Amino acid sequence: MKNIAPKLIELFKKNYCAPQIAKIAKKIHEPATTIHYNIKKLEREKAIRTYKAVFDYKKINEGHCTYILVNLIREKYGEPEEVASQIAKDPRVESVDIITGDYEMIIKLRSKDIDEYYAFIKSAIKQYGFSKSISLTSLKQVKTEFVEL
Amino acid sequence: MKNIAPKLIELFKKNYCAPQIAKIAKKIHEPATTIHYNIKKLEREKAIRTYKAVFDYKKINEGHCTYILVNLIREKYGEPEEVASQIAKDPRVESVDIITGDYEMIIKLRSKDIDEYYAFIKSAIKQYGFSKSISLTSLKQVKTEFVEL
DNA sequence: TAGATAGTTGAAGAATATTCAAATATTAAG
DNA sequence: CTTAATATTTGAATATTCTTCAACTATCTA
Repeated sequence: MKNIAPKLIELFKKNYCAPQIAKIAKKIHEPATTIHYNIKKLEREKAIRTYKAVFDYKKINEGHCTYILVNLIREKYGEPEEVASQIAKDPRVESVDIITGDYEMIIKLRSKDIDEYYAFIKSAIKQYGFSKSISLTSLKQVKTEFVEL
Repeated sequence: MKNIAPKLIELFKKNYCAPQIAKIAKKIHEPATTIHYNIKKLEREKAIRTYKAVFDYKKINEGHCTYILVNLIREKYGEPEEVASQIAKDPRVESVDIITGDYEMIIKLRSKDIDEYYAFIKSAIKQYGFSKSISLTSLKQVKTEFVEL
């Protein structure tokens, strides 16, 4: 057995999908060529960034979901934006934003379980100098990535 | 002019995309039929929920992004889960989670600007009985929906 | 108003997904 | 361990879909 699924999941998280012109044409009753033209325009203007899959994260071993509000120790670890870019590289991180208010950054993390979450936090404190940080664990995901669950 | 773009954006937010088997085949050096079989399996198991587009939200008039932490007045407006489902129906809402901690719910809202955000909050307070609520406005989106920006 | 540019469209061709049947591998039961 | 049942892999053939193209129409600009 080749166990291709993990590779597919990794690829589909960001990429390797495409619009279904024929289905859209049927749906909105316009010629496929017109739809094609308009999609290509949105892509050219970079209004569309990519096409990707949305998962049932429980079923791909990312059932634990946490929002982490972070304060950074500025001095030693560089600018928040730089830290944020580094954290964004972690494939389990769904989103990172620099924000207003008492915290500097909000991270949405998808981990297998609470242990993997804890490992992430511990490592981030060490590597990036998280100081005060609050974790909001999702008890129920009602909507994600614009998709209702 | 037909102005098809808004319709496309609406459809692509949740749907109307598909995997690119040929590209994946080239990438991971496996026969297209094998990949096809494995994708269908993931779909059957509902590990894959849908295929969709990710946008440059500034370019589709949703440049303002806010995380809203919410407390609900329980008595009059029903259970948090029910309120969350209602809020999830709003197309500008990217995500809704019921969470642990001092707040009951976290909403990620994408609005045109701060005015539209304010209109959302006002309406939600009235309709759903938001009480204490904190808004964290995104100053810089570093990663969204697993896509680095 | 005229010329340039952008958007729409059907027909044709190119590329891709899907089905099928056969071969192989894995699992479960005795 | 052996066998039967089930799951997975694969190439060839087919069905669908995307993409290109050229003509046409609408919109914008000077």
